[in-house]
Amino acid sequence: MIKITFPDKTVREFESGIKAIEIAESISTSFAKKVFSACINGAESDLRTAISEDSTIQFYTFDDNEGKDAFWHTSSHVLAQAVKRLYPQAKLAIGPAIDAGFYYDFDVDVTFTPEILEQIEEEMRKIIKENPLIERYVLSRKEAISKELEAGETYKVELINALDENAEISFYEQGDFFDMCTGPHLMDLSVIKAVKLLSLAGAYWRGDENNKMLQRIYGITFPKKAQLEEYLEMIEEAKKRDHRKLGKELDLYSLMDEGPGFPFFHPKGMVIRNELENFWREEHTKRGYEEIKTPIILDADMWRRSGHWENYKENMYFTEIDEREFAVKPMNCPGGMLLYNRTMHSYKELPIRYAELGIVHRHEKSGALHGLMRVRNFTQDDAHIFMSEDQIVDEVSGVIDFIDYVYGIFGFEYAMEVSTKPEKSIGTDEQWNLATNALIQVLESRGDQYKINPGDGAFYGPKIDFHLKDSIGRTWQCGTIQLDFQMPERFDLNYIGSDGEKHRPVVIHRVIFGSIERFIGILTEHFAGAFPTWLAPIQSRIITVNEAYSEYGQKIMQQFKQKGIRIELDDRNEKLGYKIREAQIQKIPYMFVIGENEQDANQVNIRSYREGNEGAVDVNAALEKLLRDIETKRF
RNA sequence: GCUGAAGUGGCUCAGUCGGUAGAGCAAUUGAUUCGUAAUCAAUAGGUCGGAGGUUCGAUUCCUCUCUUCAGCACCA
Repeated sequence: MIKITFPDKTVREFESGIKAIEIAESISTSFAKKVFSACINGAESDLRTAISEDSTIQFYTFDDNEGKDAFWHTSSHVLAQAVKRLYPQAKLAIGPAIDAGFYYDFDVDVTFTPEILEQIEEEMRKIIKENPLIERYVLSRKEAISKELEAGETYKVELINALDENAEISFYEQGDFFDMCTGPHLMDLSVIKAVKLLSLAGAYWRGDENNKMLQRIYGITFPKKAQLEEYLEMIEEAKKRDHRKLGKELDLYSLMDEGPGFPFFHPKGMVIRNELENFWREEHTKRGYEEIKTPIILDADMWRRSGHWENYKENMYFTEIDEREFAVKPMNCPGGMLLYNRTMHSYKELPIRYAELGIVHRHEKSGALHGLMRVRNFTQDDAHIFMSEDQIVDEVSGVIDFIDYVYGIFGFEYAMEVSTKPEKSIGTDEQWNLATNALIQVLESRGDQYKINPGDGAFYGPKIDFHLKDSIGRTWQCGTIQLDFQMPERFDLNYIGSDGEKHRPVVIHRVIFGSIERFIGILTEHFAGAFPTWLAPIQSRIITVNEAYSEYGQKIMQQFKQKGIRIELDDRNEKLGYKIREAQIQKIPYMFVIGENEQDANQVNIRSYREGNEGAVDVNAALEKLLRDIETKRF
């Protein structure tokens, strides 16, 4: 028997094996029937998904995470079933639901092509149409292994072997296909109304690069066709926002074959960069930071002392001259340490906050490179705070406030994660606990939301990471606050306490933008290339109606330039519409159209990128409007 | 690094089942003087990513290599 709890709390029992559609037909309560039918048919109701778990059926909506998870996980079974029908020799690995959709990994002797993908998709639709009865049963570990062995599913056997001795494994069977799955699971495939296989990729078995690479198929399904269309449109929109595309179109930055992972900044990209750096400097000065600059190349022995050589030598660039080995810095910290150590410090000087826009080089693996988001040469907006232990809480909290302020300027949402001790690390457990607890304590006392990310800390200490979301929902780690007891030890840093004795300072390593390059990439996507006025490479363009007003345009341009506005004059012999179109494509925040009317009244006609034609105003009023925009960093 | 795909004028792309390539936009020049997202015309621009091989002949076929893209793995 299966027990069904309806959304109106009524409970009824049915013979196991009954089809969802038959249940719907046998329900007497009109409300329950209505809701249940809606689930089955994927109709108006929010409750589109009926899922069987154990012998109880529970209702989820596609909008809650569990419902979505079940929906996509079941879809992955349909994908696997389709592949097994077309390629019976294919071995199944794993097929989970992910943030958007699902995937399944296969080990097959044929290489999947886009054409094959279409055939598989077609087969999936066929299976959904057949709507086989979905049954759930539980096997012991031993039974499960023999079942999978019999089916030749060696990957599944490996998975089961890794489970607990007494584990009970639930299986879901749909027609000629079965697969293990903890559930919940759809009990009726007919709710799947839209199917799309999205891409093909290679993926290592169990995520280990020493293992065989399997073929992964990504897909997505929805209870409504319109949702699929919406989703595909969203992907299209995200593509339009891609910083690599916009970087090229807006002439901001580029990558060349001559320098893989070494970005070139064009004059316009450089404007954005400089504005960000100016802002950065101002804000650091306000908060008691002092700016430093340390060398890009330092003696290789120093990198052995810092521990970087041992942990990251395969990702570092080296050079030798006069029979002396040097390393190109992959981080700024040792330079900061050396600078701290040039002189004796008193507890009265602490905290000392050294900020550095440091250029670092890391030999990222070729496949990791991604536009400006992952490069081999980038600038960290670094800072090292040297302090006594009793200053940890205040300083960490101050940095969190700082980061929150900066992200707020751009309107970014972010999430915080505390990363704990990794496998490769230096220092004692005691020090790690002390440092990790200090970070958690700060977050707790502030009442901030955070997640623990076990084993993801730096080799010298735990950290709080700040993750920003980009336009297609990918998150990028930008800010980080790392608490370090190790470098002070390795570099023998000291300060003299009030007791006249030497003490070991604690160091905070932190970045806000993370990498300036990456941050610009994220900003480009976030604003879809339409930067707020203070960042816009060209802030305004004067457009003449015809050549008769060039002189007037020149006059206004000079006036704006005097105030530091980045302004251009387009007095080309072209139609107004043509010139506006060009300015619009270049996403210039303000256009000032001038013709006879404006010249006579000493006005400009403002057209903004976002709002369109805003009408004529006095030249001075337009100038003030722009200055106000820049001042407030409004967008 | 791994699996798969792709590299053709500044950009977006077409094309050649092997006979050294085209379009649109951009650029340049000329005409047009036209008030809120494309005026018309002409001109110029490419040894088809690079190296090697097969061939009478390679941008096209083969091998290697570089770069990019989608993932995976990695990310101090």
